[in-house]
Amino acid sequence: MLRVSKLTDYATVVLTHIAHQPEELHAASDITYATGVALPTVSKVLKLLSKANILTSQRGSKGGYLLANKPEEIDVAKVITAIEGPIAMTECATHNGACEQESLCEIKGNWNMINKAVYTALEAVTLADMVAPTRQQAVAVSMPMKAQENDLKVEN
Amino acid sequence: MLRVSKLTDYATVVLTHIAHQPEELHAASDITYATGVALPTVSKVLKLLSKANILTSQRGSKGGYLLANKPEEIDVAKVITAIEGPIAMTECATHNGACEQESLCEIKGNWNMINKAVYTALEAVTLADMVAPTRQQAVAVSMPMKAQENDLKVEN
DNA sequence: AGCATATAGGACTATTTTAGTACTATATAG
DNA sequence: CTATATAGTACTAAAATAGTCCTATATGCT
Repeated sequence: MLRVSKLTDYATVVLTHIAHQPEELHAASDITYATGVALPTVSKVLKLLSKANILTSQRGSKGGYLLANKPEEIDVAKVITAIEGPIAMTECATHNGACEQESLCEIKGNWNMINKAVYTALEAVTLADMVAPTRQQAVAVSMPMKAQENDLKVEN
Repeated sequence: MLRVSKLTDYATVVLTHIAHQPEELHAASDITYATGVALPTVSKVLKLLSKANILTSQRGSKGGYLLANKPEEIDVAKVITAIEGPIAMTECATHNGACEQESLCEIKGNWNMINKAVYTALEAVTLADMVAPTRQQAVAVSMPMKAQENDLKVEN
């Protein structure tokens, strides 16, 4: 099925929220309120993202999280890697020699190739694309928090 | 980590083997012998592939499996779909209304876009690509993979 | 016709992954 | 000094996956 974990999905939700106000510090509790994702889960995601240097953190009272880079510089491949570890479609692509069929297997190189193609596709999409698909993030930034709910109508 | 299941990996191994002699009928036991993958597993893979019309089957004595189409017409996206079901990176991309955050979620459309990009990448690689130039490719691409092992080992 | 062989289909179980929670430690503002 | 918020780690429950096994059915051969 080639899916991404729910945590990664939450990560994009959280990042999208933060990207709306890149200048402000966002506490985990604020994000919970705004996104509807449970606090412990949001917290976990935030920690992983800051560990991967996608977010920077400010501890203590009045602390919170902030984007470490501009939205245009944060791509989906990076986010997935932060939450799930290195992107690789098969076992053998990550650990060399981990596969006992290796000597009989002639397609390892092909998986690497496929892998690369997928990675390239994921690298091409950045947080900036996700915030404002119509390229208007400069406007979106100054918008009040409430507005984001009406921002983008997702159709079924 | 964005991986494909082992079964899918086996499927490519099996298909690659069959594609070497596209004119001949291949019994599950022959494939087991040639690939080193356990018989019940091979059998399961073959059934899934024939159900998805990637292989055609001949039952009874002297029976076996055969490619339903030319190797150039069988792409990786099709194979993954046959084994794992429809390719979709997130839950919400497959079942509409399955996500209770849907009203708050503004990125569903973006996942669809990412999804499409990945699918296109997977469609571009066919079985014919996997059969032909394997040996030199495996060597060529294994170099950059080595580098990945360093930033790896994030406990998942 | 009857037997041997091979796929079809389904059910089942152990293992692994993932999701989500809880708890303790540490940093900082006021 | 205290309230608040992140950092880190460990744990448990649930879900997905891998692999196996069993029974039914189709086909070729004697």
